[in-house]
Amino acid sequence: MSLVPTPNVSPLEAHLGFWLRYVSNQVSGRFEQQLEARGYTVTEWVAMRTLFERAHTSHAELISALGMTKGAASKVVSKLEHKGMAVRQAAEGSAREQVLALTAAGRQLLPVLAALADENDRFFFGHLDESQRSELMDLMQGLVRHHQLKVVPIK
Amino acid sequence: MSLVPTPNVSPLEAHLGFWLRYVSNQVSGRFEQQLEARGYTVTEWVAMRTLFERAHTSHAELISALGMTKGAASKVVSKLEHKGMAVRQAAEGSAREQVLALTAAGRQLLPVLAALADENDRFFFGHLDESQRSELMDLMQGLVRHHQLKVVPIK
DNA sequence: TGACATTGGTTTCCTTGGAAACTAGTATCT
DNA sequence: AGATACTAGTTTCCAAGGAAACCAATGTCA
Repeated sequence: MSLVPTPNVSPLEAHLGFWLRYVSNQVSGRFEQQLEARGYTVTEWVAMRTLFERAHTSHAELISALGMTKGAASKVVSKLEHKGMAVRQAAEGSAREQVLALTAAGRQLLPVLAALADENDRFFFGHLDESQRSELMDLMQGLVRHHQLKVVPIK
Repeated sequence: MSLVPTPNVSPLEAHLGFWLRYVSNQVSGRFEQQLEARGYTVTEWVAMRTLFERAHTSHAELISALGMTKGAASKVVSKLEHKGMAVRQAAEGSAREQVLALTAAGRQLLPVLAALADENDRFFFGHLDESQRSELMDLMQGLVRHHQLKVVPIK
């Protein structure tokens, strides 16, 4: 009789991380499609939403809001600039720091995209009752707090 | 008095999708790092875990388990093949369908990676009590069921 | 059986994002 | 002030994955 230990390998679905990732991918995926129809990406949306919040945002602020490297963030800004939705301005008092802002067109587009975001959330979570929704919200925010994950609160 | 309607744009953090994505990214991100230290990616892990489950897996099964396009899946298999962890075999009775399987090395490595997955889940969710964990699990699985998202149950 | 459609799998091309090299302002230290 | 270190932002290079073109092998229908 062989005693080779067959290590018991738990199934993928045993992990909360698996489910979280799966559902999150679906939710983001659908939103991505909605945005794509308008010619934008999720990253661009987050960037625009960030710039919208505050009139003048520093590159550093944008980086942390996006949770991306500065290189990637720089490229996103260039994209938005090309699309005429954002501009880089020289920050006053410094020749290298910049200040980012939405253009008029950007400010106009933003609510349209925001509506898509709202719709997407309703689509996925609208059937839950209020207590379930806040339960989920609390769990997520609790995880962030517990692990000291830095969500950059937009406001 | 201007009556230009300032559409009220809800903050990013008002969306459950936002939180889900954020937390999920952190969880997967950490796992990704753990795997990276061993030279593997999350995708490769899922692929190997899938092949591990059943001795002979078809390419089609792998595709749906990975939730990727056939092109991408094909590349993953090539990667694993190069690393000596998996092999493509001609399916019997067909000259074009293939059957995929882990090599002995692959079967040996798998439990090691599985332990990383377990550890990562414990790291993120271990502090929750059992009821919270199953609450979260139920919510996620409920969403999958409600929206008919097709999770490919591995077993 | 021969023509054509379908299907399994691979390859090519393109976009996104990270890592790291790079460039040019700004601080600091003497 | 000049040398040196640091810092903001850009660019380059690379890996991963989707879309679609592509290549065989198999089915189907006349």
